[in-house]
Amino acid sequence: MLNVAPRNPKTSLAMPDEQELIQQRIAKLEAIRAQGVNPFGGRFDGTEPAASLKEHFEEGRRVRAAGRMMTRRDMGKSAFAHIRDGSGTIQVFLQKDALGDEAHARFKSLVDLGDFIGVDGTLFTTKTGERSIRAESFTILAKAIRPLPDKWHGLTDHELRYRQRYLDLATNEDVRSVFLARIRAVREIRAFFESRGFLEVETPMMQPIPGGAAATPFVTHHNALDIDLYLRIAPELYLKRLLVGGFERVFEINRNFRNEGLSRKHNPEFTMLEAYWAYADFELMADLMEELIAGLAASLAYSGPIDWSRPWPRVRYHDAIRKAAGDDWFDLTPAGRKDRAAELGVEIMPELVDFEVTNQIFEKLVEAKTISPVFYTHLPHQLVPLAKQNPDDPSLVDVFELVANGQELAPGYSELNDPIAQRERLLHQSGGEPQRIDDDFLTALEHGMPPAGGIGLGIDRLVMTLTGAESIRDVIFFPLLKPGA
RNA sequence: GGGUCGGUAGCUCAGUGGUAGAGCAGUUGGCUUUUAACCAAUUGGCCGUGGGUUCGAUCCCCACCCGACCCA
Repeated sequence: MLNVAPRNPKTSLAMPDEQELIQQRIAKLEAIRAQGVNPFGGRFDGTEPAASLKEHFEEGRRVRAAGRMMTRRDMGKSAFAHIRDGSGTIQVFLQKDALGDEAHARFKSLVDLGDFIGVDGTLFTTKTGERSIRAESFTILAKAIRPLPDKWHGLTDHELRYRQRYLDLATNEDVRSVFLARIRAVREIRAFFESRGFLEVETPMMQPIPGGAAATPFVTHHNALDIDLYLRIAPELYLKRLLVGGFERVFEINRNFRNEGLSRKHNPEFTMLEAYWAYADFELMADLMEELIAGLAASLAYSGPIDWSRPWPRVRYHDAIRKAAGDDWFDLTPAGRKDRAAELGVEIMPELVDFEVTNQIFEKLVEAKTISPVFYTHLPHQLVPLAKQNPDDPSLVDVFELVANGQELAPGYSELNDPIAQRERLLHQSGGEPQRIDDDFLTALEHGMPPAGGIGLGIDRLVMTLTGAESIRDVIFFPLLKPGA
């Protein structure tokens, strides 16, 4: 007996009856071969997508289509089946008279749900009005030796959906459409920046010093150089080196890696857009984000609770805090602010310093309640060490945080280009640990970086927001899971 | 890391301290316009894993594994 690994990764041994289903299909496969037919066909040219066949329907037109057989209704000497391709599904009508006895028998007894087949035939409309193909012949393109999930319910078990995403995609149309939306969004973001003169660049994924954000990195090792390297937590410091080098408009869409826990909103690897624009500032970047994201919401036909219509409000951080926590918030003592936070039901860890207490108010009472997009601007400098200080109030930085759907979507800065101030702020941020400072980056700044606006946009969360997905796992093809038992 | 919930047939789900259930899929037979096709018959289970309690555990208890959600 031929052993095949178990379908269900929860179990370490194939269940006997699962083996039985597989063995039945292998037997059919061998029977097909015995008839001189290849159960794993090759090139099958000239097919037309199912959606196109239905859209450009013409009674009697000769057509060719291919796809996975998802349903079948067998009626003795005739049968109906739906095949699914990348565009959708179309029904095929197979009759004994048209196919011939041998092919009809082969279809009836040796072709299973889940198999890929190709069909040649003519378009016609059934009695119930469905545009279909009347098959003159069919070709077995790939035999599936394992059964598909339930044809009606699809695959619903979250764990199996993520571990065997191909089954999720093959059986759940709405899952597929979320990923198509993601793909389209990324394509439009590229086109948006390219049309405005930005160059798409690639910068190191493996960095000797992980900079540009505050996060725990993944560590790896380069054998030949015998050095540890870190998977990047952000591309920012390298993109700014490109500004120093004279690239005036650059962007990168690529993966970042952060060694954190998993949650509905966190996957250890996630996709980030960063863009830098020389001689611009955070306000021009805000204009850009508004145009980009409102455009995406329109082209993805967003429907949901978020009102994307422009212009989006721009609210100063301090004003938002006062509105949420009282006009006198900034007149209170630090201890008074902790008391006020408690009164407002915001939990404050005892070790938090004053600006962090205020930021808790921001996260819990402002950010979490912002559904339609708002730019919160002029954050305290401690929160953003890589941004330019405000000329009128050096305790603030010229930045925005774009919030929508109750979460941060994108930060934008007027980038700090004073190398001396930058060194001080990085030293302060790292608690004086010199090995964490990227001296090469500071050296680059010392050669002169043009003033610039920069943005970062988390692609996964953007797609979640635009599609209404409730978990980041629903917008990442293969989210990280613990290996199964 | 803590809490709550879940894991039973290939898939979707019921269920009970005393021989384990349905629908779909599969198998056999019937049916040449069906569409969750239909009709008849039928196969298929380490009830997540390991301990305990019990005459007897899928069910009760403990631990563990994996997942979902909430919290940190």
